[in-house]
Amino acid sequence: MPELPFTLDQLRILKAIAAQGSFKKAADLLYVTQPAVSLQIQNLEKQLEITIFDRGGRKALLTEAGRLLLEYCERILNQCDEACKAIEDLNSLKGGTLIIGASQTTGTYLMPRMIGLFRQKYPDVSVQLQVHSTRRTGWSVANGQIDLAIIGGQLPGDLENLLQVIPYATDELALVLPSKHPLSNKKELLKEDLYKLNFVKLDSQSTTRKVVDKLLQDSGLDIQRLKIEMELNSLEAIKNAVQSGLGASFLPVVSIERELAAGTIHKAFVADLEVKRELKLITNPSRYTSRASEVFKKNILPKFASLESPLKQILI
Amino acid sequence: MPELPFTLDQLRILKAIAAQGSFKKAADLLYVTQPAVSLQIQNLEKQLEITIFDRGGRKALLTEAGRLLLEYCERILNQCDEACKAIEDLNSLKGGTLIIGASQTTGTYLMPRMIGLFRQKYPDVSVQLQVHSTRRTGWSVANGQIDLAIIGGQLPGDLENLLQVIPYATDELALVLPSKHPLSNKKELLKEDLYKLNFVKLDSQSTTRKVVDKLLQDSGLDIQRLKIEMELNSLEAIKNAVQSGLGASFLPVVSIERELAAGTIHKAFVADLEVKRELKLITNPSRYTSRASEVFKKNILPKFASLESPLKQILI
DNA sequence: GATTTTCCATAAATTTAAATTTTTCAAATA
DNA sequence: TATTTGAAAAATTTAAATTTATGGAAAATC
Repeated sequence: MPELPFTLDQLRILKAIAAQGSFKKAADLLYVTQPAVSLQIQNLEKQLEITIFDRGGRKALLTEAGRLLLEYCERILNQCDEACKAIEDLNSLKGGTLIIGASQTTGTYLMPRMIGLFRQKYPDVSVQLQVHSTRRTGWSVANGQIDLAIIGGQLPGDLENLLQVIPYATDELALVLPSKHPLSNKKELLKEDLYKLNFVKLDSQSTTRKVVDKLLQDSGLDIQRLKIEMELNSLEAIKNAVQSGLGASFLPVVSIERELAAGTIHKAFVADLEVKRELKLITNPSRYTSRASEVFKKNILPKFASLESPLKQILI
Repeated sequence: MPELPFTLDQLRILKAIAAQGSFKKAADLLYVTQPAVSLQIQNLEKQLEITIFDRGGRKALLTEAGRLLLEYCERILNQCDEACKAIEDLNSLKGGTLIIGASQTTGTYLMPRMIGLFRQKYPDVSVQLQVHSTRRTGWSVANGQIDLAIIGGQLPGDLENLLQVIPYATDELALVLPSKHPLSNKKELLKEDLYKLNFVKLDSQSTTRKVVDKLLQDSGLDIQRLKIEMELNSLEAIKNAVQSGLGASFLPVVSIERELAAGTIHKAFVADLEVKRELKLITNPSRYTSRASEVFKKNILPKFASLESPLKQILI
């Protein structure tokens, strides 16, 4: 290795001698013997081809070159200390960044609460939430742009094997009606009743839309027969549409808690129909796991996980 | 020794890997084997309790902690490079300060030429010339305030032993007369002629004055009988006085070269009288000798030294 | 889809460097 | 002159870094 003309240890010794004015005292300060100090300074002087100390008298005095070197020495050692501090902060979660991925629903209704909890405990870690499609989120986790993510859709096959996928929670999609809708009075609807409704649906690109369609189809419904009033690309827009009496929709229950409480929207029960999807936690096992990511997974996620999730099991 | 969490070598390796994106390439760049690089990074990661590189894929990618460390790393290594440059400059005389001491005569007529020559070769070394009495110059050399000095007088006994005193040159003090003076026509004066002259002398504090008086006395003259027209404390003032016809004087030949050439002053020869003093180079052997001082002593001083000087001998 | 190549990790052995102990030397103090 | 203090020198021990050799996993090539 093309050698550097000095080592950090030598600089530390130099600084100590300059401060103490004596090789012996510097040695005591650094818990080494005096010859060790002498040797290192000699090496330093040989390497740089300068004389650093005037050892004539009782005190070791810096030469001009020594003073020059000491200036740099102190700057370098300060930078080293700073670097150590920064790393320590990162280790103790007093810094750093956590990047979380999520789908529209989770990102809008679940993540804010989780992130809030996390930030309460670790206010110095900055958290980024990236809301993307399942597909894109999957790839971002794969190449390390996202530390961890919660998705509701199906990953492409190749990613499925690459990533660690842990069942996390069950997201129930409820049939919601305008509160003034005639069918809102019935305790329980039949599947056939769905054909009478006008639906406000998510746009067909959406993962949630695909999941809902698939689940309805699996339960024996003919989704072609369902009347579509309009397609919107935002859950909030759909909620507003439903509240305005424009139609019905299947929405994640987590997204309508407030509206249910306020009575501005009606949640209907349909006999023999459960529209549920599994939310999954995905991480990249072949990548470095940041301290912040670790903590989030171990301490925050389990609090919102369903009982069946492996994350929950760990805690018990 | 209370250990530092990293070494400069480790930082250099870190930087190389980050730049090359590969352990192997970094190893090649640094002319070491790949395991050496791997082990050093592992040590670094262990020490700091962080993961620095994501070794998963084809390329070694920095983690967040790695990026943080790299920032400091580059700053630290830059400072190191700068320090090296500064030291090199000092070594190659592209910086630093040389402090030279001299007596009035040498400082006025000899040093400017020497310093000029030195500065021509080493324009980046700043040179200070301090003109003081022999006594004060001696002490300044002793305690390191002056790197080297040329003196014409006698050092106090204790300094004589402390310092290195090297015969340097012979300073001839010539009897000078106004060019219109009647005695200017004589080829050679006799000692008795001196009693007929009016002298313009240096003030009695001056080392040169003391030396001249002593030399005259040693050669058998009664200095009490010499008529003193006036006493001045500047050689230039005396030269002007002589040129104006106010009197004669003993002046260092180096100080009257220009006037002799212009014919405005006359240099007289006195039979059986040589007024010469030894100029001596003094240095402090127990102190650090700066590179600039070394070069001045070896390359510049000999060019103006008398043939008998040890400085001259070295060159032959 | 099997093979080759690339890249990093690991283990053992060698080499190199650095620290310590003991001793010596020089200068300053008493 | 004797004594103390601080630095250098030499020899031994200890530690650390490098190399050589080997193995395994992921890409790239055929």
